[in-house]
Amino acid sequence: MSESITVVLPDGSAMEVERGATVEDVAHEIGPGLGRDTVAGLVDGELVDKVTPLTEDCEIEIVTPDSDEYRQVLRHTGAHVFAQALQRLHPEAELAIGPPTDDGFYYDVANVDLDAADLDAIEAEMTEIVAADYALERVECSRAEAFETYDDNPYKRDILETEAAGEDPVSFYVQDGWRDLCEGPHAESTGEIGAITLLEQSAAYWRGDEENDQLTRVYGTAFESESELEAYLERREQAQERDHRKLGREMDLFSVPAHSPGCAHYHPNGMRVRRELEEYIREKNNDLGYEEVRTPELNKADLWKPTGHYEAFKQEGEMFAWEQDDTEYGLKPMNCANHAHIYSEGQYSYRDLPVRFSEFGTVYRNEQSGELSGLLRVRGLTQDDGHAFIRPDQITAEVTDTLEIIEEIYDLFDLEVLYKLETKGDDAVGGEDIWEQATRGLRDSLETLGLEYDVESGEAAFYGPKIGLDARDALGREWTIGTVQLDFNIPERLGLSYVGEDNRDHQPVMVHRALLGSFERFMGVIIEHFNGNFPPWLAPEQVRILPVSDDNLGYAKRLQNRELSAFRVTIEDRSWTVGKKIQAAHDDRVPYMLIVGDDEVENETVSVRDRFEEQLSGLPVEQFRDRLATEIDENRVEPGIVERS
RNA sequence: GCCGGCGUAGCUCAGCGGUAGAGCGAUUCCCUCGUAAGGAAUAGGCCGAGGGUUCGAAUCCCUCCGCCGGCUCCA
Repeated sequence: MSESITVVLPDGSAMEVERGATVEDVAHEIGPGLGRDTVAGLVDGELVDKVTPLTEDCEIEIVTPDSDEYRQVLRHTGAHVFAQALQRLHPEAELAIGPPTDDGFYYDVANVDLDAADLDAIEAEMTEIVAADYALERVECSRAEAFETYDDNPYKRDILETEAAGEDPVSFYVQDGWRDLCEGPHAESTGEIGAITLLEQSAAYWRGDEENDQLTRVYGTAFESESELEAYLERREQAQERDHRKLGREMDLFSVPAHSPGCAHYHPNGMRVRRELEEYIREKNNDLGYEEVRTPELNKADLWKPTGHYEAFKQEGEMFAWEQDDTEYGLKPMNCANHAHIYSEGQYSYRDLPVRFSEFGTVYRNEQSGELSGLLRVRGLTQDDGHAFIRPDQITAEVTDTLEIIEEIYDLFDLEVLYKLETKGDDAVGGEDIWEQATRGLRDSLETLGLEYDVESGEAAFYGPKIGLDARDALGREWTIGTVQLDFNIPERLGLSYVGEDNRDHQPVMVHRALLGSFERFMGVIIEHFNGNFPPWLAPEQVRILPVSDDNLGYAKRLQNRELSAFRVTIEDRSWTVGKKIQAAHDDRVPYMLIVGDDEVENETVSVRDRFEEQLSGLPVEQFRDRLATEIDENRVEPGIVERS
């Protein structure tokens, strides 16, 4: 039955081809050059082998070697190369699942213990498999046969029952007589991989669920050439250069000593940055109508029982709590219970709402030891927290105003953030209708502001849905910083109320929000974001004066104490050459260096050099002072007194 | 918490059974210098902690603590 089907190309044009034609046939039809370059296809968005026959009308895109899709194909093949090498050396190992990722691939395996030496041996074996250039062939077999093959392998059987549910026959890929259940697509042969390496290993749970078996996950990556792999490894190393832990030490910002794991010590430099952030956020909180409060870290555990936090935090071991004098005490893991208590002590009319409390609230959470990471994940943290108690009719306005300020803040820091809407999870308290109303409230505001967001089902806190803002660190990992959450449950559980127009009690809605999230995590993020090059308004040291000789020290001191006394100014008084002084200031990422010698002393000027190596000689001191004041006042991100050439 | 890796001078690291080393930094002295490293000298270590093996342990083994990557979890 020879009939034709319609395929639509990425440019929108349509093509008639014979039913059963392959992706490669279509490519040849478009042009012989493209035909030769074809390595795979995207059919209706799904990556497939180039020999896949097209059986019905579809949209098609030809995948060529210079595309991201091709790398995915190569890496998927890389995962098979690893699996084959593993089973050559450890025949008892069972394969679970091995997909490509953004940067490479991993394979989860069971029934085998691997250490670094094992991985080295496996990697050597992988190199041989690539060198042998085995062809990869797709073969099909019946479901029954597949189940038989994986008689002892519960993971592959699980895949047959889920991903491959109902498929008959199912596909395998075979190389050198070794085979693996797989949908494909793959490279034509193992030799297509130009460079392959294993990166690290970890434990991982089957299907990502802690309740399931723990598997050994081995990560690796593959590239089309050795030089591409080298470039990738080089990029990774460079990313580590801006690691906030490294910069924090080099710039003497903070430390996390062994005696207080997960609790940062702010050094004077780091504290200056933090104080600037605090002042900035105080202003924003003021703009939003918040009143600052202060509540204790130490509370009786009873405080968190009515809110549900006790159950949520204590049972999980996440709360630091202990018995003392027959009473259970705890360190607060969040501030909302205390803020709700302040609210409950007042009496409010509908005209008083919103009532808003903010606090730089220090909280403690017993995060699992393996999760701690510099400033990005800690046990003791200070949130720029705030809770607004509002009427239901104020939800959209309140959330929208907050999001607007949040946008302004992230814009100021030149930070790219991803908005996530997190919805009701398994641990949720409260009724379905309440959750729906709250979720709609958040969604409405996001849409009113035209913000793009992802929905993450089931990720919300137990008391209400949440908008989270994720920023990326130097290694590309995502960390939630700012957040806005709507809560109908705590007001209900605590019986919070206000008097309505009808002179009867009504229940307020609670908004939980943090603009930066926590000072710890936010600082970690911006240290990496700026690579330590803080905007002048945040820089721990804004100006460093470099006297050309000791004779110029007096002038330097006068500048520091008089003309520039409004700024954070230090003097480099070590008896070094000017070149070395410049290098040191540069390493310390000081926005402005002022080089002062006899010429400057005589003319009451400064010679300005900024961290971009730009210079401006003979600038009158008052002009430098005024321009710097403006830059700081306007929270500019980059030093701009010296024009960049 | 789990899997793997790692803890040696302030930092980066070498040493891997025979009494602890380098570079940078620090300190002191000399030099007083004009836009990315001037010179000399000195100090600095319970080799993460505890236990074991050994004539002898930084080095081998065990336990604990901490750190790194990942999993899970989260601001």
